[in-house]
Amino acid sequence: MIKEAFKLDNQLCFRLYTASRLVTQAYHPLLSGYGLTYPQYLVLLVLWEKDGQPVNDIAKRLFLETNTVTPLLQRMEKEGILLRKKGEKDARQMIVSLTRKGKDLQKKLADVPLTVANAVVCDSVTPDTAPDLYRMLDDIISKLSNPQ
Amino acid sequence: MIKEAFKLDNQLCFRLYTASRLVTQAYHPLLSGYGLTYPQYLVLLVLWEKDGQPVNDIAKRLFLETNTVTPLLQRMEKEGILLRKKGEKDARQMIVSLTRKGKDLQKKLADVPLTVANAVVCDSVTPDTAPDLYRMLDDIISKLSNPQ
DNA sequence: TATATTTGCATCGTGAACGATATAAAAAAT
DNA sequence: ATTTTTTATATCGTTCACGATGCAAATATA
Repeated sequence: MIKEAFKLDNQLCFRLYTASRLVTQAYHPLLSGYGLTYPQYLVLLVLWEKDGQPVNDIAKRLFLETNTVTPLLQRMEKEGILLRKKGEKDARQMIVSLTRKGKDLQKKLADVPLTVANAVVCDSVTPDTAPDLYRMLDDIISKLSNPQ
Repeated sequence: MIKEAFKLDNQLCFRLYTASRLVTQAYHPLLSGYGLTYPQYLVLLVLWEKDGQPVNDIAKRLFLETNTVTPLLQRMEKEGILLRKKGEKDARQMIVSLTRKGKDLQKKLADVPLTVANAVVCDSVTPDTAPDLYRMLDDIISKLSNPQ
């Protein structure tokens, strides 16, 4: 007999992993028309909030390492969505800023958040209960992202 | 001013994506000593529940496509964790079964579930509240994985 | 000021994910 | 019994994630 703890149905991480992949897939048809992937969309969200950030700030905001973000930004630069240029007061930094094209994408993607929200709404996840879910996920993220 | 819906802090998917990555990272030190990745660990969970399954059943159980699972299984076969052999009554199927090594890993990984659970427990996620979180994630998974 | 350490970013290698496509076997339709 | 369609798996190409490592600029220390 298999131990209870080993049952897939008892695993939180598996649920997070699966839900994350499936919700990301829900973004796909909304983004692919603009040549965007979901991680690239996240970069846009960060830059729409505050344009002209160094790579490190973007990475930290997304809880990613720079070795993940750098190639992502390079691909987006090649697509003409953003620009990367050396920092003036600190030559180690690469300051990332949106091009016209990158800024214009915000209007074009205006209904993405609501569309995905509607696709996800279900019995136990509604505008009322979502904050509870957010709080739990934020707590997990906070606990695991802060050293010790 | 940025629209509220575009704020990263309002996005469910970003939380799922981040929480999933961070919890998966929590597995890493527990698995890497045995040469396992988290997705490979998931395959083991599936096969420990029921040995000798075709690729398709494993994929469905994990909500993955066979083009993700096949290379995963091939790598695990190369590591001597499992065997793949053509189905006898249906020659299209590949039946995946654990080797001695794959079966023995279950004992060696016996304390992984509890270790990770302890790493994740926080104010809003406890043995008491976890079922609420499970229900919400299961609902999202159910809604997004069922056609329509 | 010379040296050591830290920081910011990049490169490299490996293993997922996943869309698109291919191939052979089985099942269904004609 | 052919032909068509479906099913099960595999291959290919691209884009993440991420550990390990490298390098140059900035900072701290001697």
